[in-house]
Parts: sequence; structure tokens; C-alpha cells
Amino acid sequence: MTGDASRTALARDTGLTPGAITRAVRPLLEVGLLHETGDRAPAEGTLGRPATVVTVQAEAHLVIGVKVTADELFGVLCDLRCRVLDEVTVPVRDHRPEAIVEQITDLVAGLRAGHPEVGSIGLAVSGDVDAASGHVAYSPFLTWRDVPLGEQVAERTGLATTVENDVRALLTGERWYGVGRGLSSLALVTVGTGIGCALLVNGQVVHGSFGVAGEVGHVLVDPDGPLCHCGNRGCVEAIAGTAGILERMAQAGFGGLGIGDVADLARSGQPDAVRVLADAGRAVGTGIATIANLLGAQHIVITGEAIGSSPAPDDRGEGRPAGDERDYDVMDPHVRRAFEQRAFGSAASAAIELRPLRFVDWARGAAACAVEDFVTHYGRS
Amino acid sequence: MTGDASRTALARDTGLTPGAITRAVRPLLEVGLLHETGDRAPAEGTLGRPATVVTVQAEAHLVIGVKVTADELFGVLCDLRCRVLDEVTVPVRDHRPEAIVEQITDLVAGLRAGHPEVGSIGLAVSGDVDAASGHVAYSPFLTWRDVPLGEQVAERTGLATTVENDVRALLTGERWYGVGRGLSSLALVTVGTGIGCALLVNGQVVHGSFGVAGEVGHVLVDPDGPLCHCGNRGCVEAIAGTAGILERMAQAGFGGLGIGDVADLARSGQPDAVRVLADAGRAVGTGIATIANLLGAQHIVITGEAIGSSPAPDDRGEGRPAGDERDYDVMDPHVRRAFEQRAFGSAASAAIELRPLRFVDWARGAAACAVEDFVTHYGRS
DNA sequence: CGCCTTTCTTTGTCGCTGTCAATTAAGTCG
DNA sequence: CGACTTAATTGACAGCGACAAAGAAAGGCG
Repeated sequence: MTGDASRTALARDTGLTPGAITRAVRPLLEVGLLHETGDRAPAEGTLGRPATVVTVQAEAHLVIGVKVTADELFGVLCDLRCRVLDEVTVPVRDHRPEAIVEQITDLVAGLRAGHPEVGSIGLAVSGDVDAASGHVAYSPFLTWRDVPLGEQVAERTGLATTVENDVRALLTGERWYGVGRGLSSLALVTVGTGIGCALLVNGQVVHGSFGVAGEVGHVLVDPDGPLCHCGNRGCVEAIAGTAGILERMAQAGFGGLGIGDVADLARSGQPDAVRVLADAGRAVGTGIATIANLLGAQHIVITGEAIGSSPAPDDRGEGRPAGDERDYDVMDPHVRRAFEQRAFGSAASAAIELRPLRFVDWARGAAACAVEDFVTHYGRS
Repeated sequence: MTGDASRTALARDTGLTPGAITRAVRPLLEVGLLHETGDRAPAEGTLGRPATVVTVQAEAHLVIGVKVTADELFGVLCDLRCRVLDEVTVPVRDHRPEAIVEQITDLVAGLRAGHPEVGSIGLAVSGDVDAASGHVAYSPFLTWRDVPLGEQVAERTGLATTVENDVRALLTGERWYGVGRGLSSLALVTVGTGIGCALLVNGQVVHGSFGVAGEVGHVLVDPDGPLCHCGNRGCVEAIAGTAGILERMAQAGFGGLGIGDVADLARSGQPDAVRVLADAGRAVGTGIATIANLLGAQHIVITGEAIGSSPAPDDRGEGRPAGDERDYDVMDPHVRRAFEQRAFGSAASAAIELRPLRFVDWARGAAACAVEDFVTHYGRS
């Protein structure tokens, strides 16, 4: 799955005959998408002819991924293995579609300079995205409705362009290049300002019949809970989203705090902060258990601003930079306890994993969508 | 999708060339699985050569479906279109695996008599079923663990045998032969003793990584709600399952009632019954909204003992037979209101449909699984 | 050292599917 | 009747993959 394997191993993994592999591999070697490493495979000690390892020539085709928000554009240049070769951030001046298309075009031109191998673009946008047509049906943050973003960027750049919802793009990245490798059932939950989610079921990303899916943020946790922006009470997001947490702290007399301050207060034992973040953790855990119960998810990845961006959270609670938005570490035990309590039967076997998230990861997800498209459409049209 | 179509129509629907259809259809005509009706297709008024309609010869291959419970076996004889040709019910004397296999063998022999076209069997069992291997991993009601039911029945009867979880079997029947025809996203919710659910996502039935999926009965509705047998409080099933409803009525001083009595009381305006069933309806509606929010289900079918078995509920509330278990009609407005309230954005576009359910439908679902297996495996081995 | 065994890889042959582009079939309409 | 229209069939061909035999590249061993 990493792209390094002997032909025999490929035959075994794919269920095809060695002969079929030879024939499938040859043209790809010729165009340079694969190449043989000098390595002789399973090292020493074995009899017989040593296997020659073939691997993807990751630099043969480069892609650009862009995460589009109303404030900034995050762009990355990736190779076929979705390794980030270059990255750039651009503030958004004007978030009308034409202006964004213009800025994306410039950003792409910049990343593309000196890299003629760039062949496709992936764009990640929050909201209701129709990946098939490349249209952004509705994006609240950008205040867009039915924008043919894919077509426009493809026309301006001359590159094949894929558009996808941002969380689903992140899931795609994780599924092919992250912890989700080889899994056919995966849920990716983002915890931060909002509580988002993208789902992989039976090896396929769930898009939802009406463009809506994975709305774990609006799972009910407490009918007497705080009011959510969706109009209901007690949604996961109303309890565990940043705004909800700050609101409840303000009600307890702690106005004007940042989420990092709340986490710090909780770490130092302040009862209101401890209670509010415990409630938030239970809400997230309940949402995750609901996913596990309904879908039988094999693996659940939690990520988002609340997790932070460095691999291991600093457990000492000191030396943390000002404005740090991490609060998940405080919530985590409550998340897990609520999950274990509410997961039904063997649904509790789902593995929960934390994954720090940097902003480039969103862009990398977009790039992963572009790679996926390139790989699946290769050879056609 | 009903099996009646001209070759041209098939070509359009499948995306294949007319020529490919001709070649695909011919051998099936020869073995008698398809046949040409004399009809000339799109009736009058059109130019050109009239199309000849081909249709499945439903009687060419018959299947037997059996729903296995700890009390009774329900068996049906179906044709390839899953129309029920014969049905039989047998009380279960002894629910140990060997005894059940024995009874299934007898039941099959009875339905099979005089029908040499019978070629496969479908078995529907509640609990954790591994459809791939035909093993019943765990069935609480039958108190079975890891029973190789498929193998045993296949050996005894000499017929290809498919085993599936009962609710998923019902979904399969609905998906191919019921309201779900042509849909790629469907949720089937059963309301009665328990609250069950099976899900179709991206055209595939969700089995869950650990054999658990669709547990909408254990979605949280109210953290202060009644205790559920799963150990938590306020699950949908604890509030809207038959046992939960009766329990709450008993707490209000109405002990010893049946579910039909509760419904009748509610219809006559008795406040406790009205409240208890309204709570139940809201719980079901919340569960359904959760499915819609997470999966973007296109269509939701509600069925189960609570719906009753005749096509249209008798609205006058009189002349109902004693012991009628229908209570859903009282719950329905609350279900819909809760659904509309909690469905997020366009997830509310999901169509909700009621479907009366007779016990033979369960068996027919099992038959549908057998037909599905026959169709997909036809031509191999 | 040369031959044997083992394992990986390639290649020739074949069948299956499905496309493409005629060709044939069966109607309607003027 | 002949032009037109749509349906169905057919032959030629291409792609994919199975199967089996052959070739290649090692190590072991007499």
C-alpha cells in the first residue's frame, strides 16, 4: 500500500495473476509513473530468484491542493505519495467567487513555477460540495451558492481540477496516506469551532443524498442542553464546539476567555472549567458512539483545532505558547468513557485514535483528492 | 427494474451497447431465465421498429425464504420476482441448532414438494450474522453462538443456502422489490418490541466492521430517561420499545395493559397514554433524524409490529380486533415533527414512508437474499 | 564447476466482455 | 412503394486477465 512491492506481492494483494501484473506494470514503467528500485526484495536467506521491487515514481506527477476559507487560502504542492514539497498561505482579500478564483490561479501559478510535472489541482471547501460536477452548492462561510468552482479554476489554470468538501477531503487524505490505510470503514471527526465528520463505509466515502452527511455535530445529547445555532437544544456542537464552551464559561462568570484559557483553568482544577469541558467530552463521546452504533465503524480518528498540531501534547501544561487552542486533552478521558458506555455490544471495539492537525493537512487532503482522481481516471479521455 | 424492458432500454440503463445486451440476453433466453413477451414496447405513436419486451421468467428458479425465531419458523416459497407462491408457519419445539436445522429441513421439503425449480434457500436470523460464511455468530433470542447454520442446511437440503441478519434481509427485500427500488441510499427502521434498523449506503448494505450496525435503538434521546437493557438511560428503545412504553404506563398507574390498549387510551385522549406515546414518537423521530444527519439517507422506511400489517390503518379507532398491536399511528405525528425539527439542513429532504409488515415479509426478505445471491453468482462454479 | 532446486518474471495462447460500425428487421408516413 | 425511423443483430476487433509453459536469477550441493 505504500507503493513499494515486488510484482509477486502485488499479485497476491490484488488477487491477480503474476502475468497480469507484469502487463499492468510495464506501461506504467514506460511512462515513468513506476520505477524499479535496485533493491532485491525479501532480503537474505530465501531461496530462488530475488524479487525486484517496483515503486511509484512519486515525482512523476505533482498535484496542488488548496484549502479555501473565507480568510485564507492554504496551498500545498504534493507528489503522488502526497508528501508535501512546498506550501504557501495567502490572505483572502475578497471572498466573492471571481476574486477567489483569481487568487487560486495566482497561488497555483506560484507553486507550479519550476515544476512542469504539476498535472492536477484539488480544492477543499467547507459546505455542500458536489464533487461529481465540481460545483459548490452552498458554502455558508464563503456565502456562496452554486458556484462552478471546478470548471472556472480548470479553465484558468488548464489543469484537471477536483473539488471536494473539506472534511471529506481530509478523510480521503487520511484514508490513503494516513492512519486509515487499508481500512474499509473509518470515521473522521473534527473537534474545534464546529464538530464535523466524514465517513468511509464499505470502502466508499459517504456523500449523502442531499449533500449532507456526517453531521455528528447535531446529534442530540441533552434535550435540556444549550441552544444550538441549528435551532435545537443540546446538540454535540452546542456543548462541545468552541462557541458553546465559551458561552457556558461566560454564564459561570468567566467572560472574555479563549478556549486555551478554559483548558488551562480546567487543568488547574477550576470546577466550572472542569465541568464544562467534561460535558463537552461526554458530548463528543456520545456522538462518536452514535457513529459506531449506526455504522459499525472500524476505526475512528479524532482531529481538529482542539487537538492541536504537534504530535504529542505537552502533558506538563506549561511552556504552552499563548493563544494555544488545545483543549481536547482535558476532554479526552470523558470522550472515551462516554464512548465506552454508549457503544452497543461489539461496536465498542472500534479503535479511537487522535491525530494532530495542521492547516496544511487540510490542503493535503485536497491534494489527496486530486491524486485519487488522477489514479482512477488514468488512461481515459 | 421490474424486469420488463426492451433491449434498448436495458442498454440505456446499464450503460452498455445494444450489441452487448443482445449477447448478454441470448444465453439467458436459452436457459429460460428470460423470455420475450409478445408485447411491442412503448405502445403506439412512435416511429421505427417496435421494441420487443424481455422479462424475467420468474418461475424458472424458485427460492425458499425462512425467518427463524425462537418460537416459530416462517417459510415462504417465492419466484425470482420475490412474489410469494406459498407460505407456512411452524412452531419451534426446541431451539437448539440441530433441532432447528431439522425443522428447517422439513419445512423446506414441504414447500419444495412438486416444485423442482426450487434452487436456493435464504435464512433470516436476528442477531449477529456473518453473511459471507453463513455463520450465526451470536443470536441472543436463540441463545446461539457461532452456529454454522448455512453449511448445515445446505448439506441437509442440497440447496445453495444464504444466511443473513433478519433486518438486513428485510432491507434487501425492500431494496430490490419494495419501495427501495432504484435507490442507493435507504434506511429501514423497525418499530415494535425493539427498535431495529438496517442501512443501505452507496448502494451497499452496511454490515458493520464487528457485525453491529444500524443500532438506532440505542441512540441517546434523553440522559434522564428510563433505563435501557443496554445499561444506559434514555435510549430510543427504552422510550419507544414496547416494554418501555408499558413500563411507563405502569408507572402512571396503568399496569397490565397491552400495547394496543395504550394506543386505544391515547386515541380516547387519556393524558398519560398520550404523553407516553408522544415521547415514544419523539424518540423514534430523533433516531431517524440522526440517521438522516449522519448518512444523508434518501429514503426512510418505517415498519414493524407497531405499524400493523394491513395497508391502511383504520382511522376510526373502532372495529379494531382485540390484541391489535398497532400503536404507531398515534406516534406518527410526533415522529415526523421530531424528525423535521432535528434533521439538519437538507437532510430533512429524506422521504419517510410507512410500510405495514406481516410476518411473511420477514421470510420474503430472506428469500430476496437468496435471489440476490442466485443472480450475482449465476454462471460461476 | 556445473547441475538442481527454488522463486520471480515474462510470454504465448485463449476465452470472455464489450465496443464499433455496419447490417438486417419491422414498423410509420407521405 | 419507397423514404424514414428505431430496434436488434452480427462480424471484426481490442482489452483484460487466466493459464501454463518458458526464461531468468539466485543458492545449494555433489
